[in-house]
Amino acid sequence: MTTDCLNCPLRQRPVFEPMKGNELDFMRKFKTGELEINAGTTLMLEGTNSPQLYTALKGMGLRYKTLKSGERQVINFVLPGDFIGLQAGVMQEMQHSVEATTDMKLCVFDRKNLWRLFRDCPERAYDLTWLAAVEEHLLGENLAILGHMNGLRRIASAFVRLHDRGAALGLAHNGRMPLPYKQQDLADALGLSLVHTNKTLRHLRKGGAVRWMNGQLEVLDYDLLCGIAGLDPGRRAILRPLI
Amino acid sequence: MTTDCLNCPLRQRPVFEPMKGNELDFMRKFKTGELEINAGTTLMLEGTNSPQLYTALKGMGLRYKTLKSGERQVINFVLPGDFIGLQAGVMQEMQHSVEATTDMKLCVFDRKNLWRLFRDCPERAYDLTWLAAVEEHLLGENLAILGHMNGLRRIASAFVRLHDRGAALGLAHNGRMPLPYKQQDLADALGLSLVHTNKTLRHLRKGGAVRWMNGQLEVLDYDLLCGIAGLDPGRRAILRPLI
DNA sequence: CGTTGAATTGACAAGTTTCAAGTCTTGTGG
DNA sequence: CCACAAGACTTGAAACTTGTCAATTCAACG
Repeated sequence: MTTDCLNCPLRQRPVFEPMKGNELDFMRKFKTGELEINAGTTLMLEGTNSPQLYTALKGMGLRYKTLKSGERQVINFVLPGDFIGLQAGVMQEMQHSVEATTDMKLCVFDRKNLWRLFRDCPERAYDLTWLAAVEEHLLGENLAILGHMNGLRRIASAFVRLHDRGAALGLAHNGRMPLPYKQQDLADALGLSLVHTNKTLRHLRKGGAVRWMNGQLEVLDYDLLCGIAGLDPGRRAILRPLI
Repeated sequence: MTTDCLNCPLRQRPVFEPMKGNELDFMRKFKTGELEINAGTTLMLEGTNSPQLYTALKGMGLRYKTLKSGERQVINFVLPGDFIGLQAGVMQEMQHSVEATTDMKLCVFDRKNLWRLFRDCPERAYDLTWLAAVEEHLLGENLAILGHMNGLRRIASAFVRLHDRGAALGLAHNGRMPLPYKQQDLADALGLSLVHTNKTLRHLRKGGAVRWMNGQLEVLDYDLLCGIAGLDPGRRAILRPLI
């Protein structure tokens, strides 16, 4: 038995824009089921299309592009609440792949109903566009990070932002949250070599700002970490819709 | 007298998805006028909202973020056909600024009519989301470029992609097109220092692949340039809608 | 145990930034 | 018409950051 959208535990989180009555009704029809996948599963493959769209409910994953050289650029980390497959939905095909890092549970939608969403539920269509705009904003921030920060600041920024996302989802407690990625994943996200990432992690650990071991992130000194990252510790998360 | 959407010269370009009859009708009502601005004008400012949305018709501009340190990350180059202000439209405020590099002519829409677009013209709403997805794709590519390429390849990639965009818009002839930016703009887009950008440009010039002087880009050897950039010379532009 | 994948470390090479200075172009006012 | 100022572009040298190569350690697993 799948969870009814009515009781969706994610929706209650204050990061997500509340749904109006008819939106919720629509989503209950739009949702076609749930999917559980194992760690390591490729959910979407760059260059292909997918008959399904998803919202992550549990677990974590990665969006990435594979370059001609065989290298990998991690575009973003996938956490609960993230919508997956918008590109496949509106464009011809995915421009990046999505892979499950841990076991995941996903909410499943049919791509062929996407047009009905635009036609019958403009509120949800608006939210979908909003979500795309938020995504664009986040990528813009990533770009600025890669373009203007050295390794230390990049990693500090990544940790602050992951921690904030985790906190907004209720995954973080006292600065600790699960972060089940490999150093290579982080390196590929930040455009750093594995070796340099490793050495910088040690540096941060010795500095007492943050530790990341055995898939656990521990933010020991949030203000210090924000200081290294050049981020304002008081800034607010952007409100976004949940699809 | 402003141009009627019926005769919009941009719309004819094959890069843009053709509009269906009712879409065109809707756009004629949605458009509230045209705006001409001088080079140097800031069209949208990060952190503010704008009552208007635009589509660039003529001229070129820049989207950029200003970092706390005062540095600038150029997110993208604005060319004719680009939609400006989606973030302001759906989110609370712009997350980046937009500035005119040359004199520009823009098609103007009222932000307050955006909701009507979603309600009354789902086709256009769909296209707007599509556009956001394309934007996300482009940013993802930029990210991969910053993350994995050295200065030479970054600049080569930027030139190939600008050239292709220009060619699709009919701005390029025999590999030549206007590119009225400063070296500093390119450096800020690619996350390179001005000095290194300059030296790398000389390197490319000497190699005979491409020249960029006096606001003119001359692609002398497209295949060579693609080779440096690590791009496939035969790849196709992504079809996208025009708003 | 041996194997595998991940994390760690040191040494060196390469790429990039920073600093500092000089040139070229353009527009302006005397 | 010339002198000057401002902005963009160019260049060289030194310092620094980061990548690459090569080994080693560590933990999990059959």
